[in-house]
Formats: sequence, structure tokens, C-alpha cells
Amino acid sequence: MSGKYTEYQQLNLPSISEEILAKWKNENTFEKSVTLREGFPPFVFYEGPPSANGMPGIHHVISRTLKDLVCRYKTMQGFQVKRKGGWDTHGLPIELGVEKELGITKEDIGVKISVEDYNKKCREVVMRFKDKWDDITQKMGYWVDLNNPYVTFENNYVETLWWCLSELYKKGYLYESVSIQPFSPAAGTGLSSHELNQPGTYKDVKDTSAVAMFRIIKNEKLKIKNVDGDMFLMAWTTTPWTLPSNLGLTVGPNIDYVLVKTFNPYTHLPVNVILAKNLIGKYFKPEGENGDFENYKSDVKLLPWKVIAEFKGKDLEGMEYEQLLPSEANTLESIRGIVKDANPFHVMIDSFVTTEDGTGIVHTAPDFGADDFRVGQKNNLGYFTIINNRGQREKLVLVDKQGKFVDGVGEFSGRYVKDYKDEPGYVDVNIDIAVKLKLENRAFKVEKYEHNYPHCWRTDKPIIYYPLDAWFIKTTAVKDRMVELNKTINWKPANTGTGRFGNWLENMVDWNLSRSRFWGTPLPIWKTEDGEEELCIGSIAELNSEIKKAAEVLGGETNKHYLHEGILDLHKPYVDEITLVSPSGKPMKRVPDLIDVWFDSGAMPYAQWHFPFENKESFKESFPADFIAEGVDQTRGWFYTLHALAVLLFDSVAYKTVVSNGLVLDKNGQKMSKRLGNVVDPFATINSFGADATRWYLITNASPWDSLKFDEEGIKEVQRRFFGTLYNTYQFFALYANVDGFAFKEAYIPVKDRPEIDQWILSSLNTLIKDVQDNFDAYEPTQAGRAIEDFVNAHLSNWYVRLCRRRFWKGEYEHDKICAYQTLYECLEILCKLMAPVAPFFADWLFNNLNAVSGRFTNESVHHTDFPKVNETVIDTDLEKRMQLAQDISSLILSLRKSKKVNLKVRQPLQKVFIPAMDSTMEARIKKVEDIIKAETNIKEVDILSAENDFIQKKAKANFKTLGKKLGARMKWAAEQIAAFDNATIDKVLESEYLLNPDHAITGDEPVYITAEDMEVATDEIPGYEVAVKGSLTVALDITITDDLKKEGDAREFVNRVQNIRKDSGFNLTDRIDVTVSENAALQPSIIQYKDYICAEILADSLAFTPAINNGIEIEVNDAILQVNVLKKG
RNA sequence: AGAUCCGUAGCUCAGCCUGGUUAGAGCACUACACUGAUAAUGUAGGGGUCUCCGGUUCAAAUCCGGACGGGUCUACCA
Repeated sequence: MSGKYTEYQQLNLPSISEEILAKWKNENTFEKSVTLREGFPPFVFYEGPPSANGMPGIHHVISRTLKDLVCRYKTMQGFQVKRKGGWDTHGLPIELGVEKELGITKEDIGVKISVEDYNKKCREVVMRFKDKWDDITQKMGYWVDLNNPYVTFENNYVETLWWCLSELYKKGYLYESVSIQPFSPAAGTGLSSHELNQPGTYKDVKDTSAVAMFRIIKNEKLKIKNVDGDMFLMAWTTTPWTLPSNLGLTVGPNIDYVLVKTFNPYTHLPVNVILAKNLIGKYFKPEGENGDFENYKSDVKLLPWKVIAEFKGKDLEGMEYEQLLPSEANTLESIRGIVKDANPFHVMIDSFVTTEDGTGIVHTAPDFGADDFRVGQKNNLGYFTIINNRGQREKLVLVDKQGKFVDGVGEFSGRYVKDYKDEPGYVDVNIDIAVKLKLENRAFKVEKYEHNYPHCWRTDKPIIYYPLDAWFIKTTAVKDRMVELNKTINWKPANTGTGRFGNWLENMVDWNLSRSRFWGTPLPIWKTEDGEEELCIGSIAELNSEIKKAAEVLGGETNKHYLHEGILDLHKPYVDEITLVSPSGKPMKRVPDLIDVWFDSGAMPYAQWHFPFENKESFKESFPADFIAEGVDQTRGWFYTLHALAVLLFDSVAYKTVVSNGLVLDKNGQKMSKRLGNVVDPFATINSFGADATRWYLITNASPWDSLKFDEEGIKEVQRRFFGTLYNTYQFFALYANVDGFAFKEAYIPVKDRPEIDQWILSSLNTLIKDVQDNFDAYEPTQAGRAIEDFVNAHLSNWYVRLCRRRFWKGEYEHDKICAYQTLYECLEILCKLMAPVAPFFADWLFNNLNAVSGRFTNESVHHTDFPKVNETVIDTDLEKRMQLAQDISSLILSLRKSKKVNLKVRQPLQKVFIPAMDSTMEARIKKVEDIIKAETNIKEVDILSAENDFIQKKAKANFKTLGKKLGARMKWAAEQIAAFDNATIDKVLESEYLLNPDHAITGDEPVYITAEDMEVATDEIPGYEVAVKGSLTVALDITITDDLKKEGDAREFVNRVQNIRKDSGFNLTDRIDVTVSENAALQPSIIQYKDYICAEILADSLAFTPAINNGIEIEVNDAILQVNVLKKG
């Protein structure tokens, strides 16, 4: 280890990335970063599998940066972090992509193309962009093990999924029920939400709407008395055909309702109706209030009405009413046929009710609405059943799949609820239902109503919501446990866990697993035709043995293709070809459903290890995860399914910390979309700016969970401002370290033996270490990154390096210089490590550049080193404070120097600056940084005016914070008093307690005592000097330029000019020179007086005057023109 | 529609939890300085009714309520 630090022409981040990437590949740096930690405690990370079916986008880069930096950080902290990659390979996007490519629709599958060929095609395309993904993974520096990834379509993976399902089945968590889904009677098929979101499916249509009246038969809770006639609950519907299926009414718990006495506008009978208070205006005219009830007749237009009671929705809960349209098919017996204790026809409360339209009371037909079904289940309303032709009770809705009423619904049986068949002379059954209600005194208002209603994209006919068979996981059974365990999870940001996720858990419904698609994990359940017997398969071995058993029992052709090798592929159509046999000897076919792909990814903690069939140890070690991170859109996706399955299967969390990152928007805050053409290409970005700048920008610009407005200008800024500065600092170091041959070979000089400024930057550095570590530990990389940035810019570059420049190029290679080198080297070295998690390429590059010469580490890469440990003994907060003071004072002096009035270059020395110290601490602090101030501002003396001086006029300002608490309303008065203090009073307060209102005995107020801490003392004027003020800090500059000062200024100016000549002539830093100068009356005295100083600065062996110079260089020094000759020696 | 996040300088963001009297930083812009870190650096300046309206308080960018605007997720409803 020796030689020179590599110096560069300019910073080229993309080429650094390339160089380091090649090195990593060569040296297996990633693999080693894991194997080197063998035997260390594990830190478990789960990779949320992306789908290689689509191209990677910039939003993938941000979440992967987040994952990567945490894993790298934890590795440096001494953990072993294995990172198994994975691929999500099932699901609708893949199927839709294939359909589009083949130019087919879902209905064509199994007709125009066999399921076998279709799935083969899906399998081909799932990894279509794997190369692109691998490429971005490498280029962005995301370390993940892609050699042994888990792949969700592989048999092993699916087998574990089956095992999970069978475990759930055994626990009674997997059950068959119905879910309310969009359904097209015209097409005879269910529609996915995707299909429903096709453009043009929602159309404005006019439908017959009805406000139906439900007669109350029990109101024990409300105890309304003295009411003449019947009481009714009013409920509005735009689909009167659902009224025979009504099983309940729902009200909002906190909505105000009223009971109104009035007449039925159709039958003119006296009635009392209940509706939401703020919807009265929809049904009653104001002038009819308390109208003429006595003389109301059928021909009176104005309906009299009167509010006779008022109550909250929750007061209505449980109220029972008479069934609206009873018929043979919807009797209580038929309802209780399957749900034995069903309790329909009462009022329920739920939060989904609004008073936007209707009556504030929602007609609830569980068969035909998702909300209705949910509320119905919660309140045990039951649903309809009838006796089928095999004499069994089965659930059946009052409308069949063709969209017509079934038998037993009275006069409506056989009629289509909408005109699905384009029947000539179709009579709308909804109108007939409304008419019937009118005649029976059960309708209050019937009218055409225009609204937006979804239609089938293929037939253009209105869809209905319809109960379809589906398999569910009973997540609600463990809801409390999920809520409880969720509280132990560290959510970043916290409110996603309590808010978005917490609310989601609170309102959880059972997980509908069923998907009627083709490319996915089949539900491993086989059923007999009558549905009496079923079997849930939990492994390939079990299936194979059942295959054989069925072949033996059932004989014939049964499973003949699967007898030799068993099943080879767990997908459709093969699983569907298999017939199993029930205990009673009946054949069983598989239920046709596939499962939700979210189950695939939610089960990855188990399936990635093919648990429990293999790798039991690996699983045990890696469950639950310490850390996961994905986009916030996964809250109800992956985060939920992981959590649900872990709780259901193992009564455990699946992850201890989860970071959810926000969306990446374009620079105008628009969502990126192909349509708008504002999608950022991550490849182009990384190619032009390098991975480090991109990563740094993504992490430091906004907290990961805030949405990020992506703007290339921001990356450029990071490049210049952060990486550029750090690179310059390194270049500076390398330049001089190479001259002096510094290789950190000398013994480490104790920090306390180094100059104040070295102690200061090292103190700041250790404070930074602490800060960065705390922030990384708290999963706040944005704060960590910003702290590093701030240190590099404000402290290291702008202050330490700038002030210490001379130390590097001046003087011999001895104590002070070595201190400077050791200090700057240490800063750079530590910075490499601190930034390594976020900017892995640059950090490693810088580390290698440094270490190649010093050989301080045997590690091949910064990523194999340990994270820096903070050295508390080096931290000196008082030192950091006084350096801040020095910076503030210098800044004030410099601002004075350049003010129009003064306008004196820094190169012109000045004699003195006065700084009033408001207390002894401040005085001591300034004293210690005096030299720094003098050097920085080129001033000879710093005169600290101690606190007791009378020279300056002090001003006191009330400390609102301390006084406000004590004084309250009298604060304003006190502030005025304090502002008016003279020097003597201020001194008194500083010395001891001071009574602010000596007349308190007379006025009768409480005495007010104030102390030093209750005021801030400052000054804004010092007679006869130029003054600048910042807070309580004041500096006064003596701008008198004596003859001596002038001469010294000339000398410095002269030095500067010669230095320029040296530089322009391309001399080396160490070249010695001879200088000849033309005689000049104005400057000669200065140059002669400061000859020694000048020669030392410009490395001149001689400096001589001659009357005239030919071919010299003309220079201008403070308005004088000189000719100069500068000759390099030797 | 509900949940949630956000709204501070032309732009990107701090500050808000824990209220305190000149609201900060960087970028950009303008001017100046520096010239052995030089495709680097420094200093200064302009630029803000802290989205709006109410409330609490001696005091509100900060706490509370409401409105408006934007993002996301969920839902699609009588």
C-alpha cells in the first residue's frame, strides 16, 4: 500500500458506477458481504416480488433504494442480511396482456384456444422483462439474491400455498359462501371490477324510482305514543325489483330523523312517516307545515304535514316492520331454511348511510348489494332459499341468472327485471311494482329518476349486483388478534399503521379468495356433485395418493394420465382433469376457482422456502421479517395478506418493521402514466446521472412516505451540490497529500493535541455519526442523508477546508500539517461509510481511493466494513457552539466589509473589531475562536467588550417564553417596560431579581419579579463604528486604514498577483522562483517593508527592483501599474 | 362517498409534536468578492397576508373546528 491518491479530471458519476459495478462483479462483493457475516445475528428482510411482466419504473427504484439501504446499513452494523429475491408470476395483468396479444377475450379461452395453450403462453410472458429487471437491479445497485429467487408459479411454491390453504381449511377458516359481484344477466356472466371500469360502462339512464313505506309493527324502543294511524319507515330505491328481496332497513347512527304526520299523496290516507330530518324538503313543501289536516281531501294539492317527534338513527335500531311484498318465495320459513336463526325485517345501523339523496333510510336487500350483504351478515338478516328440484334447500335469489323473477314471486314471476331480451312491448316490471305499492298505501313518491348506472361492456345492458359462489378465508375470526398484533409493528410512517391499515383492519370483511380465471393457483378443493362431500388437498403427495385411490375405486378411465408419474403441473387444466373419490365412494371434481394472487405473495414467508416440505430451519430463522418496504399502495395488498396469513397460520406478525413509501409523481405533481407521456425512464436517468445521485435525490428530497415530485433538475443539484463538493474535497486532499506523501503512516495524533479547528470538525463528525446512526436506526434515511449533506457542505467544505487551505500547502511536513491531513482523511473515510448505504458506488469508489494509499483497512469494499462508532469523548458541544459563533461573527464582519459604505476587500487588513459580550460565557467563547475570526476576516485584533462595560448602549427585549407563562395577559405591558430599560436597569436585572412594578401595592396587582433569564440583551449601536447585528450578536468594525495597514494590503495584493502569474505559467506548487519588479514610487515601500513575507508566500529566492523591464508581465496593484518578471529556478 | 397524507419564497423542502414577537435552507435570479479547491468557492440582496375562514390564547405557520385545492387507497351505493 503506497503510491499516490488517484486524481481525476472531473467528476463522472456514471463512470464511477460502471467501474465499481465491474469490481463488485469481479470480486463477488455482494455475496461476500453476506458470507463475511456468517455466524452474526440475522436481520431478516423479505423482498416483495415484482412482476417481470411489466417494465421497471422509477417508482421501483425508490422502494428498492429504501430496501437496499436498510440492508446495507444493517450489514455494516454487524448483521447477516440474506436477501432472497422473488417473482410474482400469476394474476390478471398477465392474463389481460396475453389476451390482448392473442386478440382474444376471456370467453374465447377454452374455445378458440385451449386452456393448456393459453396457460403455456402466460408462462412464457411472465418473465418477458426479466432481463430489464436484472439490468436495473444491477445498475441501481440493488443487492438482492436473484440466483435463487422464489417464483410463484413453480410447483414447490404452489405446493406450499396448498399446504397453507389446507391448514386454514383444517382450522375452519376456509369456507364457501357467496359474494355480491357485478353480473350481466344479458351475457350470463360475472364481470370483474376491471371490466366495469372500461370507458363507457357507466351511463346516465332514467329509471323508475320509488319511495316505499315499511309499516312499523314494533317500536318498543322509541315508545312513541298518541299517534293516530300507522307509522312507516320510508326508503328510496332506484331498483324497485329488489323490493321483494328486502330483508332490512339501514339508518345512520348519528343522523337526525323525524316522525312526520301527514297523508299518503296517492291514497290520501292519514299516515305517519319516518325520514331523515334534513331531507324533509324533498317530500314536503314548507307552506304545508302544520297545514290544514281537518279539511284535507283527495283534491287538495298542498299536503299538510307536521313533525311530531325527532330522534337519532341509533334510537331506531332494532325496530321491526311488516314485510313489504310478501309472496310464496320470500317467506320467513324460506329465509330460515339455511340460516336457521335469521332475523330479517328490522332496522339496522351502519355508517355507510348518507342523507345525500333518498330518505336517509336505506332499503337493504342483501342479495343485490355489496353493502347490503355486508350489513345483512353483520345483523344476521339471512338470505333467501328455496326447495330445489332434488328436494333440497339451497340458496337461491328471487331473480335468476337470466335476470327474471323466479317462480313464487306472485304476479311478477317470470318477468325480466330489465329489458334483457329486447322484447317487443316489454313492460317494465319496476313500474308494476310501484303501482302495486301505490295501491296498497305503500308508496309515497314514484318518479323517473336519472342516474349513472353501470352497463355490461359487451351487451350494453344494465348489470345487476348478484350473489355468486365464492370461497372465503374467515379473517374476521382473527380480527381482534390482527388488530392487537398490528400494534406491535413498527410502521413508518406510524399513521399508515394506525390510520390506513388500522381502519382497514377495523372494518375488515372475510377475504374473498375466488377468481374465475385461468392462470393462477388453483383452489385445491374437490367436491361431489351434490356438494355433500369435499376434500382439501395439502400436498402433491396427498394428491397423488388420492389420484391412485380414485382410480382404484372408480375404475374405468379415471385419472389414467396421472397414474404413472402423478401430477406434474399444479395448474389448470391438469388439476381439473383429475377426479377424486369421496369417503362414500362418489366422484369428486375440483371446484373451478383459482385463488387471489395476493394469497401467492402473502404466503411468501413460507412458500419461498417450500415450507414445510423442505428448509424448515431456514424458515424458522427467517420468520418473522425484521423489515419490509413497499409502496403505500400495498397497504391493503401485500402488507395485509402477509399479516393476515401470519396471524391465521402462526398467530404471529409477519414483519416487525414496515416502511411504506409514497408515490413518484412527475415534476408538476401529476401521476405518471403512459397516456400523459410523463413516465420517467429509470434506465435513462441512471445512465445520465449515475445511480448514486439518483438514489441520493430520491432519498433526501422528501421523506419516503411523502409523494415525490420527480424532477431531473433535483438530481443535477444533488450531483453538483453534494457529490461535486465531496469530490472537490477529495481532490483537494489528494492534491496536497500526494505532494507531501501523506499515507496515514504516522501514529494517530490524539485529538486533544490537534488545533482547535481540527477538534471542532472531528467533534462535528462524531455528532454526525450519532445523528446518522440514530436516523438510520429509526428508518429515517431522509434525515440521515440531509445531515450528511449538511456536514459536507456547511462544515467540511465551506468552513474546515476553506479555513485550513493554507495548512495543506504552507510549511513543512510536520505536526500541524499531519494533524490537518489526519483530520481531513478521517472525515472523508468516515463519510464513505456513513453514505455507503445510500450512495453505494461513490462511497466504495472514494473508500478505495483512500484505502489504496493508506491501507488502513483490509476490507475489499466499504460495504464489508463496520459502521463507524461514535467517539463521545471527541464531541465537545461547547466547541461546536463557539465555532458557530465564529462563523456568525465572521459572516457579519464580511458583510460589513462589502457594504457600500465600507467596501474594503478582505485582502486589505484592518486593525480592530469590537464585539460586545452579553455575558461571561459568550466572552469566553469568543476568546477561544478569536484567531479563527482574525484569519478569516483579515483583522488584527478582536476586542471583546465585557458584559460590564458602559461603552455601549444595551437594549433589553422580553423573553416571551419565560415571562408569558408567568404573566399571561400582562405580557404586553411587561414587554414595553423591559424594552425601555437603560443600561443601569439592565445591569441590575442581570445581577439579581428585579421588581418590575414597584407600585403594585397601590394598584393592587401581584408583584412581578424578573431575572436575567427573562430578557435578552443586545445592542445595535456602538458610537463611531460600522455595526452589524444578528440576534444578540453585534460586531463593530474599525475601518481606519493606517499607513501600515495600507502597506500590508499592498503587499498582499502583490502576492496575489504573483501567485496568479505562477499559476498561469503552469509552475508546480513547489517550484522556487526569482522575481524582478519595475521601480514604482507608490508600491516600492510596501514591497520592501514586507519583502520577507512576500518571498515566503510566493516561494521566491530573490525579489529585486530594476528601473525598467522588457517583456515583463504587467500587473495592477491597488491602482499602480507594475512590470514583473517571474523566473522559475533550475 | 369514506379513510389518509399534503398545502410555508418562482421551484424543492425545514420549522408544527412541545405556541413566544425579524418564519429558515438549498436551487434559480441579481450584484459583488475570491482566484494554488478554479468547469471550484464565498458574501450580500430582492422574493412570504405560512391556502382560506372561524375559535382557543396575553401571543397561532404551530393547537382546535370548518371550508377549499391536490395526491393516494378503498368503495360505488339505496
